[in-house]
Amino acid sequence: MSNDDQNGIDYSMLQSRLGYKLRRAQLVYFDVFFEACAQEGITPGLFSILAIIYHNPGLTQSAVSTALDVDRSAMVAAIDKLESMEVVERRKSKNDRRSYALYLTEKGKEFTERLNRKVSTGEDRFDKFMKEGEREWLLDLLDRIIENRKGN
Amino acid sequence: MSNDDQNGIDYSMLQSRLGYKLRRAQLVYFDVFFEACAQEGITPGLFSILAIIYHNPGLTQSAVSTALDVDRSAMVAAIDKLESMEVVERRKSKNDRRSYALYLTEKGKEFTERLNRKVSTGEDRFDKFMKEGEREWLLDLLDRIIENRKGN
DNA sequence: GGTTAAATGTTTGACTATCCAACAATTTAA
DNA sequence: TTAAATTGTTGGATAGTCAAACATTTAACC
Repeated sequence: MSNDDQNGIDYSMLQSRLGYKLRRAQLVYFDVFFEACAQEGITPGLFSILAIIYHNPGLTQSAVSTALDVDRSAMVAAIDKLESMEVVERRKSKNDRRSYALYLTEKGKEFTERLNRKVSTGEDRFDKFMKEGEREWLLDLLDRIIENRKGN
Repeated sequence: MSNDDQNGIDYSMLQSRLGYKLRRAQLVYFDVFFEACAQEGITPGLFSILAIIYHNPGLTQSAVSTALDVDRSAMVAAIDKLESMEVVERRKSKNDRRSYALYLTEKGKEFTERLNRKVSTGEDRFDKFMKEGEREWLLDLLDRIIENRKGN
């Protein structure tokens, strides 16, 4: 068996590195996303925010940031942009005057659904390289990795 | 079945998004790498460069950049740093006076091998969440995804 | 009830990664 | 021999991430 690619480069040391392979594969799916949503003016990060708010209306910015595991300071510009696109709106929370409750506008709901369909069909392109049930298996394995990141 | 995590957040729309899961899983392995190599003053990107040169001594900067699918302008600072760490050296190419041939120093070889062992054992931590043969299966599936990024 | 501690959104700055366009020197192709 | 392509490099633009600080507001506590 060979560790060379078509250019004759030996990848031995990276061949079994899951970190490297995951990164490369993630970049492939990033391209898929970009190809599907570039004209919508959206990024993967913004899509994940929309996806969270879609199923969890009324969440605060901090709640969304912890749900997606990003710093809450990064939410400011993101929500600003989504608000300028008129797909998300900040509503003043009644019981906590520090925070906002985030909601999708009607336009935002349709936008998110359309985006989800486009990304979904974009990802489907890779199903042909997977055997029966492999996609579900991959999702499950990735979940196991993600959930066990902290403890030993 | 529930799409909620422990915080009661509904992840429905991201639950089956391979792009999202791959990103999260990749971040987990990035942490593994960082935990294993932070004190060595190295990043995942620099490690991948060392890994390529280790098995392919004499490559030019451009060859390494195409092997790793990064812009060749990004190699300059990277090789500068690796040279300052005295693990890589640029040698003037005889047949092409434009380019350098890259080699690991003796220190660089030991450094790369030690790094590889540390990353490898770091990744082993996640084997306990995998069934027999799942790791090899995952690597194979990721390869299929990566190799088929371009064509349809 | 009054003081202390914590949370929220925000701004700012630093840092990194990535990409693209240019450029001089050099090699290759026509 | 002239034109086109390649190599390393620089600089600028962009985006993502992170930490520290701040005012406002809420929660905890004795």
